[in-house]
Amino acid sequence: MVKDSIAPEVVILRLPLYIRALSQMSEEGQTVISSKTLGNRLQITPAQIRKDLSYFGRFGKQGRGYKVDSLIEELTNILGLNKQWNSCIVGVGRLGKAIINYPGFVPEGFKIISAFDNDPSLIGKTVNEIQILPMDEIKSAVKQNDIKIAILAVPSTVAQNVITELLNTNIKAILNYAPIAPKVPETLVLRNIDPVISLQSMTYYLD
Amino acid sequence: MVKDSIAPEVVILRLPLYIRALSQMSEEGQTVISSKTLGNRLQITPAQIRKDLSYFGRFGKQGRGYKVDSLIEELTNILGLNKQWNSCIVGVGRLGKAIINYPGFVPEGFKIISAFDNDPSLIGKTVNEIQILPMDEIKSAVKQNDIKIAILAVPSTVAQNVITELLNTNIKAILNYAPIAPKVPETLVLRNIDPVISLQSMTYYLD
DNA sequence: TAGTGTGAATAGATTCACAGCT
DNA sequence: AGCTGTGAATCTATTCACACTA
Repeated sequence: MVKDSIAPEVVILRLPLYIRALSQMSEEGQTVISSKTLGNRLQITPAQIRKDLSYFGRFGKQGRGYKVDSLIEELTNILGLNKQWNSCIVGVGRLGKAIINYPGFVPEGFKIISAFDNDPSLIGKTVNEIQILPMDEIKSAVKQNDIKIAILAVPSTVAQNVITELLNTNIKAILNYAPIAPKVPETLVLRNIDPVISLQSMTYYLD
Repeated sequence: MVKDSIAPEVVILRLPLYIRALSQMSEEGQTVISSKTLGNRLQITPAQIRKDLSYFGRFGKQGRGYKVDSLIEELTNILGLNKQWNSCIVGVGRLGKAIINYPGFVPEGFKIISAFDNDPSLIGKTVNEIQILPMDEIKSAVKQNDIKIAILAVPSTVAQNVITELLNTNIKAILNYAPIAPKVPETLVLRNIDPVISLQSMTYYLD
C-alpha cells in the first residue's frame, strides 16, 4: 500500500468522510466547526478527529475550531482531490454498465476516460458517451490518456488474470468489484467493494 | 455493534473471506488445507488465521491442517449462514433495481422477500419477481415475513429519515448504499458500501 | 515432520488529559 | 471560556515462538 506515509491508512480512510460532512455543513451555512460537532455528526470522537488532522498540520484555532471551507480545501489537497484523476472501467457487463450510468457515482475530480471489454459485440459502442475499447488496447490507452485508476467490474473467474494484465500498464490504483482477494504488489493501491462479504459478516450479530 | 462477542469484529469480517477461499479450494478438489496455504491465497498470515479460528474452537489436526469441507461447515454455522435470512430492498431507483437484478449478488442463505419505494409509479410492479410495496407497509411486511435485513438504496437526501423509520421495525441489520454516515443505535448492525469514499482515499497514495 | 493452538511479545490505533492559545 | 494540538496512557490487533500431537 505504498507511501512511507506519516499517516496510517485508517486515517486516510477517514479523511473523505470529513470532507463529505464538512461540505454538507458548508452548504448548510456553517462557517466554523469544532471537532466535537464534526465528530458528533460522524460518530467519531473529537480526539480522533484532532489526532487525525494533526498528522498533516495545524488547521484549527484554539478556543474557536476550524474554518469549514479552508479545512475542506486542506483535506482536498492532502488527498490529491484537487487534481483530475483519469480513470477507466474494465468490464462492461451488467455491473460495469450500471457503474458508468449511475449518476453521481463518479465524484468530482474523477473522470472516466474509457471502458474496456473483450466482448466483440460491445467494442466500438459507447455507454454514456464513453467509448468501449478492446482489452488489448488498454496498455496504450492508459499511457496515452494518463489513466491512473481502473475500476474493475469483470466476472470473478477472470478477475485475477485481468489484474495481472493491469500490472503491465501505468495503472496505479484499482477499485475492485470482483468478489476475490486479488494478489497485487505492494506498490499498487487496491480497494475492494464486496457487498456479499458485508452481508455475510452481519449475520453473526443477529440472534 | 452488539454481541459481547468473544471474537473482535475484525475477525468476524475475515470469516466470510475464509469461507469463500475454502469453497473454491473444495471445488478444486482440495480436501485438506494448512493455515499457510490458505493464508497465501488470501494474503493473510498463517498465524492470523489460526488465531482467528481459535476464538471459536479447535478445528485443525496438528501436523496435517484443516479438513476443507468441515471447516467450511463450522464457519458457516458460526456466522449463522446455515439459516435463510429474509431481506428486503428499500429504494427501487436505478441502484435498487441494479442490485435486485444483479445475478449472484445475493448469496446463498439470503432471500430478498420484497422491495419498498414511495414512487407511486413503481408500487405494485415487480422487479425480478420481487413485489414493490409502498414504504408505509414496511413495518407490517417486515414483521409478517420475518425480515431481518434491509438493503438500503435510497437517495442520500432521504437516507437518514428512512433509517430512522427502519428503527421502528424488526429490521436488525442494514446494508447501506447511501453515501452518508448514518446514526444508528448500538444494537443495529450496519455496513456501508461506499465506493466514492474508497476512490477518494486511494488518490492519497498516487504520487 | 509438518502444522496446530496459544500464551507472551510487539505493533498499531484510540482515547485521555492537559498545557497553551484566542 | 472554549477548543486545539499532542505526548502519554490505554486499549486492540497482529505476530512470534514454541509446546504439543497426528
